[in-house]
Amino acid sequence: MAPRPGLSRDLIVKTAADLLDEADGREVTLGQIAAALGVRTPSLYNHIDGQDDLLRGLAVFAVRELGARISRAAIGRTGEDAILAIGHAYRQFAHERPRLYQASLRAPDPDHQALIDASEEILDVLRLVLKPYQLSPEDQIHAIRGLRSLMHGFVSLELAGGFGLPVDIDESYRRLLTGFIRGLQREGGA
Amino acid sequence: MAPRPGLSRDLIVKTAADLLDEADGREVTLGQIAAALGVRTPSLYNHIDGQDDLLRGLAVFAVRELGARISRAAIGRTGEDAILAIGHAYRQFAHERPRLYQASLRAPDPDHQALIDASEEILDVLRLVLKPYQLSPEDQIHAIRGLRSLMHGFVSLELAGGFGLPVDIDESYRRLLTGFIRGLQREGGA
DNA sequence: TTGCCAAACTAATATCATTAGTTTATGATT
DNA sequence: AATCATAAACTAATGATATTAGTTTGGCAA
Repeated sequence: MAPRPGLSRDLIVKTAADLLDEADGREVTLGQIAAALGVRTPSLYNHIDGQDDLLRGLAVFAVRELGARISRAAIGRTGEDAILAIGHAYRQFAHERPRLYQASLRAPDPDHQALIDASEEILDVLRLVLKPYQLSPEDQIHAIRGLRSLMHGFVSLELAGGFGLPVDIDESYRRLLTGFIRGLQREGGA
Repeated sequence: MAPRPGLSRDLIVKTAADLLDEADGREVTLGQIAAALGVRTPSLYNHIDGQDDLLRGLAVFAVRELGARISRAAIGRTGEDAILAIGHAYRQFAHERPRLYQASLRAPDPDHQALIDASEEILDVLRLVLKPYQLSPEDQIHAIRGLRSLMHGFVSLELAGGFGLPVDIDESYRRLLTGFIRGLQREGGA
């Protein structure tokens, strides 16, 4: 039922993701992906529906990887400890695979179900670590938005070269996170 | 000394910026810019040095516009009031011109002097509104990085469609900012 | 063994950015 | 006022890329 099982959507996306952070150019081309797979460019179209579809796939791939990492980081930790660990894992992922990290937000269609599903794992983890602060359902949503904004904004500016001055960047990030956490403690009960 | 004064680097950049947020495609092409200026594509090369140079120009243009807006917003205000006004202006700019806002961080060369100069105006404003909190020079840098991260992270996720739930987004942003400000008050003296 | 069908291929097209080389308008010079 | 030099705009050509059309082929099912 599956002749010539060389290619598949997942393999193409994974190959593209691998190329993403080694390629020198601004974009990974379908030609590069095909070459890495030992195949001609049009063959990719049997499995993906053009560039936009590839971008969607990459976004899902990236969000899954990010989710896996922060889940792992949170294991066995609670409260401030857990949030800092997640923040660290988040930033580390962005450092290790900057282009893949950026791809996580470059999906042409953010409402695509697969992407929403993948994001759900991240949200689950965040909800879990916020539990001790006993926020109301609405406060929890505000807090999650805030935490994601912090992490994304910081690493995003950092990757864009936005922090020029010779002052410890790790320390800036640590302060940003701890400041946010203290704000939670004030707000909730913990 | 300047024959046929039709085109100029500034005009090209401005035209590109205008096209940015009306174009439907993913990118603004040199052909679209040339057409909008009533000129053939290669003519642009007399004034800009290819796409990368255009991106640099767009980044500078965007940062200047952003800087002008937040400066204006801060006039006549101090402390929490000023910071909230800046945050509002920042987010409003991103809403009004989302692609131009994104271009402010897409420069191929973040160390380019013109871009650094343009960013300096933003930093000046932020330094000014943080003055009442009497932070040490180093604390001030951490605070500026934090504030920029907050604002950029939030609007960036918002633009990417990252906030799905039907909970008031304005409120999330307001809380994020006020939480940060309260952290400053704890840290500094004010 | 045969036939079907998806998967991979070749060939062709359209859109871009970019470079080379030509023409021309305009300010400067005689 | 006439001419010249030069930068600005042009046409033409090239190379890279995504995408589509149409052909070939390999592997599973009957």
